[in-house]
Amino acid sequence: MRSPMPISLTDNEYPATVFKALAHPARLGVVQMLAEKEFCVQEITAAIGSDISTISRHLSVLRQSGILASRREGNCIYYSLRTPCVLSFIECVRSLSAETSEPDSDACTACGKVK
Amino acid sequence: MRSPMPISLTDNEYPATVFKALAHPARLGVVQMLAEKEFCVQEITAAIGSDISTISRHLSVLRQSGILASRREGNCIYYSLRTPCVLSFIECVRSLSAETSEPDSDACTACGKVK
DNA sequence: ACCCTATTTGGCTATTTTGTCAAGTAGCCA
DNA sequence: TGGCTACTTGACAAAATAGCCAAATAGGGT
Repeated sequence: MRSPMPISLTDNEYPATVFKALAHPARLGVVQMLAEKEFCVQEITAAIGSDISTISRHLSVLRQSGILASRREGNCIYYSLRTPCVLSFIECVRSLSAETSEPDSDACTACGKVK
Repeated sequence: MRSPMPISLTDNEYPATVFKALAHPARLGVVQMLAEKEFCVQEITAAIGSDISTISRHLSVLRQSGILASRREGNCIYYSLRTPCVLSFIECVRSLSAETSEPDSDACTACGKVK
């Protein structure tokens, strides 16, 4: 039985890293927050509500995957969304939750362009 | 310093699960493969190239997150993409890789609708 | 220089994820 | 029934991730 098509795992290496960065409720919360405007670590920590060192690490994961950018202004470091297009597929994923139970439903309410 | 906006982590619980399911090169390969048509475990195993039990577990993760559906036909179990819309944001993520190095570039070539 | 505030990082433990082998289950056919 | 193929699951070890405290770094103001 031969392989029906060649699948390159190395080509999926970076995309997997991006998905991994988004695969945490707190980190999704950060991205959701930064959709509005840039925020500094303290503000993000206050909104998410955990240890500042934990938030700092989450931000580091998101920055290293290329999702966030950071900018220093005096004492504070402001994080911002580097690639706003991630918002569209986060919305897409969020809209899936309602329809998880039905089999074979392809109605993703957020992205109508793909069947 | 008060929270700028309320962030619900529980609302992000399921989306994070979906992202987690996609956060592995082999599982992305599976989804990529199933974009074309349904395949059984053997065929997927041959294409990805690892232990069949490993593939079975990957498929289980994808099924439990709601991304894949499975169907039995005789001895074989065919897996298929339950929500084809995931393809659009996988394409979106894949297009990010090229532009990771530039700061603040919002040119996601796959999804032109979101700035 | 000193102190203060903001953020990152080292060190640690607990938890989760990954992959493999072996054993188990499920349907088909003789 | 027995044997065969297809797939899943239990059990285990290795690796990665998460979260916390404490220490370190960096910039601003005095």
